[in-house]
Amino acid sequence: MSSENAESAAKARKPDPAKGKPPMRDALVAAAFRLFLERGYEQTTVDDIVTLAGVGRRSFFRYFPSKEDVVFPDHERCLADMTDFLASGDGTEEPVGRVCDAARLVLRMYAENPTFSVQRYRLTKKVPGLRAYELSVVWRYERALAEYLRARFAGRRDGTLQADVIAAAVVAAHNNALRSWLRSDGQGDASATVDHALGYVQSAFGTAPPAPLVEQPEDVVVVVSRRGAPLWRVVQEIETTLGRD
Amino acid sequence: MSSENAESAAKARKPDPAKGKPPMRDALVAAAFRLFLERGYEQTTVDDIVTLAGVGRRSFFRYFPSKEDVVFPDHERCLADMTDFLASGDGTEEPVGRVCDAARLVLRMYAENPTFSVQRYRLTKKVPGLRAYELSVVWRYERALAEYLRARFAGRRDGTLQADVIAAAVVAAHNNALRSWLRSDGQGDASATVDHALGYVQSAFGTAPPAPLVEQPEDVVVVVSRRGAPLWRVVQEIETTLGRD
DNA sequence: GGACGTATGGCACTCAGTGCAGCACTCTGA
DNA sequence: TCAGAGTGCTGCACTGAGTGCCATACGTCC
Repeated sequence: MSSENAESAAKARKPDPAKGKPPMRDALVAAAFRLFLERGYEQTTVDDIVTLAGVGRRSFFRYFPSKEDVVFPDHERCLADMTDFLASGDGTEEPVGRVCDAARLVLRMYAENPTFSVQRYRLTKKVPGLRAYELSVVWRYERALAEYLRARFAGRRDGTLQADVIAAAVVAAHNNALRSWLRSDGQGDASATVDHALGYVQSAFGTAPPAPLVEQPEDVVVVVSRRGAPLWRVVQEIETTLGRD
Repeated sequence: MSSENAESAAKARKPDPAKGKPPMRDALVAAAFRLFLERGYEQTTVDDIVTLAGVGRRSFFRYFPSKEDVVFPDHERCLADMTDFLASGDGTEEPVGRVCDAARLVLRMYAENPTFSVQRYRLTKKVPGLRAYELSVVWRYERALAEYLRARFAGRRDGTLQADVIAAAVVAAHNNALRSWLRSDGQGDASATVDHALGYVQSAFGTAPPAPLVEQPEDVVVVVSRRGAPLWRVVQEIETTLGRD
């Protein structure tokens, strides 16, 4: 909502959301990353962090339920933004496009702080515990997308299956693009990379177009295939006929 | 490889793989699950487990690097089986079908011990820590599939993107089917459910044929569809026409 | 019997995470 | 100005996971 100063790293607001800002949370994130980068995650204890930040040990766990959480200080808010976004529609949007847009919210969060994101990427890549934690975060994003799609696909045959698969595909495409951008130290156009990746998913699963469809011409396509031919072959033929790919 | 007694729960062999069997590992798994089920995972300490199993505390961590590992005693072997399977091909197989077959290996492991799998499912569903751990296990499966596909798609444009997305889709479809089977207490045909789910992924991503096709009867199928109709709708129609499902 | 490798047990230690109590500050109302 | 309440921070003690080290027991080979 608010748009104050864009500091170096963290800027999520959790306690006291109405008034000003809790500098302590930011101080803890800053101290933690300083130590993580110069001596490694596992070689840094929570005591080291709070000593450097000049606060009490108990306060650390007031802001971050675990040591891992300090590495992902903004995901909680981003996840809330995503669920808000998905809930805000009127239910007539094209579902796959909608979840792709939701995924772009995550990219935007990463892109807001490129240097911080790249540092975190390098950290999570080499620390197994952080990788596992990141997985649980990604899983929550994926579940949010899947739940939205399940609701939209309600009544459809294999609706939950399609919802789960498409959500996973969207997340995988997003992460593929995101990681390639992070590997390049935040150079290049992150949005374009993600758009391209999500385009691949939409080409595979995209269903109805955003709005134009109502006024489609009633052209008729005839596909001829040998009975018993593998399904993929038939689909390929149809894709060609319909002009995809 | 070997097929001795199929005990109630665990039967993976890690230390001393050449000779007989380590009963201690099985005893620990059995004691752990007994306590997890009757008093909960978090309410059970490692000391409780080793006391019930009648072994030293240090031995627990010799067999299981963490408390979570005792809940997934057979995934390490299953993962090795999967990588072996993927590496055993001659590189001419249809890639998507190949990773689907690899995913079926995981299902087989679950289906070997339905009651154990259902118990574990209920446990992981309610314990956040175990869910996070399971995610990291699933992630390793997904990476194995993705790495295989990346190799097979080498040189293809967007090869790594397609590999990641397809791997994620296969895993999601597999898990969707697996979980629906687990929710039904292991009743029903797990293989058929998973086949159906994987069929959906193959219909979306499948590319080249396995081998048959050469000697198919020349019956002719005609599919008529409005141009602009969503792909999934067309596929659904074809599935019905071809007599699947 | 002695040397060796291996499986196990015991002990002490680090560190993450929690519950509790106390302290400091602020705001409010009389 | 002071009493009271609410809140944020700190220190302290405790549980429990996970590790390193060493001692012990068992079997094998020489």
